[in-house]
Amino acid sequence: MNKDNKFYITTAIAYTSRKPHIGNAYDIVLADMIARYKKMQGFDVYLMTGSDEHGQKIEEYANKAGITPKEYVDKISSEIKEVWNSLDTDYDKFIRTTDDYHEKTIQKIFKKLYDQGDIYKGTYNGKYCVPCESFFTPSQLIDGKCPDCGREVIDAKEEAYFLKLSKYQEKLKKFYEDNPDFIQPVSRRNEMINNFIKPGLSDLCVSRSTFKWGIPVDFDPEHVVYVWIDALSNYITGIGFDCEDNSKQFDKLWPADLHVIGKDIVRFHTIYWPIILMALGLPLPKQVLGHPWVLVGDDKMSKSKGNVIYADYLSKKFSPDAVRYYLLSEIPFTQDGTITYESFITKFNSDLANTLGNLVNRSIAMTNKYFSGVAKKPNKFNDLDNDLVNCANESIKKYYECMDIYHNADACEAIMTLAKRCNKYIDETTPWSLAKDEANSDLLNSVLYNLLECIRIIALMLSPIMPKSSESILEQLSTKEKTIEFGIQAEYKVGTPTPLFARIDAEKVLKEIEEETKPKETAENTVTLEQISIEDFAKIELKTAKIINCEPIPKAKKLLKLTLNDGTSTPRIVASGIAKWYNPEDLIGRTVIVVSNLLPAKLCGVESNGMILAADCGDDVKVIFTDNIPEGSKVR
RNA sequence: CGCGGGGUGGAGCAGCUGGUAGCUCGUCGGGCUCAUAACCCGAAGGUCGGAGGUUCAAGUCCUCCCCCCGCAACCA
Repeated sequence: MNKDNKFYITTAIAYTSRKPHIGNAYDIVLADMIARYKKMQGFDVYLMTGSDEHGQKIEEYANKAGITPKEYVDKISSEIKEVWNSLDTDYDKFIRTTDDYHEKTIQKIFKKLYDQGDIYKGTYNGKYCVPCESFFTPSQLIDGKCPDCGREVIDAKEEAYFLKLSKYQEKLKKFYEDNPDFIQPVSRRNEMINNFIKPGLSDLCVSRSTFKWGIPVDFDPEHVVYVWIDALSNYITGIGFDCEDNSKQFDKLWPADLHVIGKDIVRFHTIYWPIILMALGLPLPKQVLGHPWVLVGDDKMSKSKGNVIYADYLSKKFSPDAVRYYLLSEIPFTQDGTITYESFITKFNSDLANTLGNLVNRSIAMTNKYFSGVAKKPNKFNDLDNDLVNCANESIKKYYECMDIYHNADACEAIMTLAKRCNKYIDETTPWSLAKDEANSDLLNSVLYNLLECIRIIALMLSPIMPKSSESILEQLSTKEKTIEFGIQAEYKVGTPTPLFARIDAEKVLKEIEEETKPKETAENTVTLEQISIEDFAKIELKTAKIINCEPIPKAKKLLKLTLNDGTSTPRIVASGIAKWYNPEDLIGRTVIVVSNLLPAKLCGVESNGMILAADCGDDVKVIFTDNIPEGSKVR
């Protein structure tokens, strides 16, 4: 096998804390598109994806659900696969970090790095909060106290293993200089250099002993390998890296040609990962593509906001190709993109149904109607024809230019431009009037041929983006010709046209979506908290208090500083995150309910003693006012 | 002065090294009838966040300011 011809591409492995939403799925769709494109160009492509299944969070989720971590990740991991499959992604390998070969190799890697001195045992000089059983770095502390509970933390030393990043810093710098294209988009490269490399790298803690759900360090079983080495190394363990006896596949595929990841983990892939590889004596990946996020409206998707959109739902509701097309055509290269059900439907109708689907349908229908499905390559081209052919050529050129640098949205636009040009061409040539006179038969034939040839090109260009639809178009054209060039096909004998994308009745479908997605969401939300006893509740002291003063806190965006009279002689200061919804002056003089036995916490320099009750109403927050009740009354 | 990303016709975005402001959707008017009430043409609509500056010429370069969004920090 010719090694120069291989293309090894990976996605980030998805974290198995919860079912992936459409933003998580963007990763695999993008990678799958690139893989298909490279295949089309004759590369020997290997696409790997997978799931990242260790860590404290998963341990916690599993506990909450009352199952073992393994059971938990088995479930989520299979959900991930289902979502990936629902999008017609064609990956060669799905690695799980709980796979035994992976775990074994990770242990070997860890040992090797330890033996050669790149990993050393040190003490993690952190701040420790005893009740929370958590370590924090100084920067995580809030005014020197635990960020979770606000209590005092103690200096604590935890034994941990560290990876010597500093040792490789200069080498990494040099690598960046020699490989300016290593990080895409380049703006993120500057970010890495300025924020992390220039200030100097401090050694990375690569083990934990505070939780168990991870790969044990075999020579020191108190410790588990922390996420960096475990998760990142999947890119090599998955193809047979073994430290001493690597597989043929590994020798062929490594180094990776492209890691497709989200912008949030660029740092891990462009600093920690290269250093791990350097320490292992392996060549570095050729390129890392850090794509932006998919937002719902202006918001990051989150379950608590109830704005999550799932890829498999959309896929089933519409089609895998429609979802792929939306993601690949609508999400910009550097900036975050957005998706809503409305925008999805609009895009679907205008691009897929109206422009593309209808073009294919009308062209094939006419060929059948006028020439029983046959169109031959003409030998004469008039000005209108040449215009169309020029547009096709330009579109192809633009397409390659864009696809080569992963500007898939621009590539989609180039394709749609040609489709629109074809629709215009139909209007210019009016085949239906040509058909009225036998004398125009040649002309009509050439019009139809030109259209079909353009449609064939469109279908081929679309194949990495919408594989199924592309296939369907080529089938309707009854062609097997795969060359993306105008005038290759000698003759068409088309089949019967079947609509590719049925127009969506937006109003009706949006209503359906609302019904289908709403109830589920609320059902899930109601089971989140366990039941508590009356004793538990009795631990909470609630009383009414009058707001005697209220002012914004200078450094804080969300916080208001409230001074309360809770019936005692000392005013109570409470900080509350309601600045977005209330003006200070509107609150003064009103009475609210305060949780008065909360531990104090310092927020933005203000010591807050308690919290006031407010209701979350979607995006709105409403404070519970009890204006006619005297301050200091107990609430229960 | 915490770091970073943005502010371009109603909405969503392009506009790299400066030289008549583009695209998609939407709106209005017209055309066509092969097709999925689709398609084609035309029009309206922008002081390119604000103020200075450089220049023959600035959305595009420089300075200052305002606003929004992530991260960090605090939604106790």
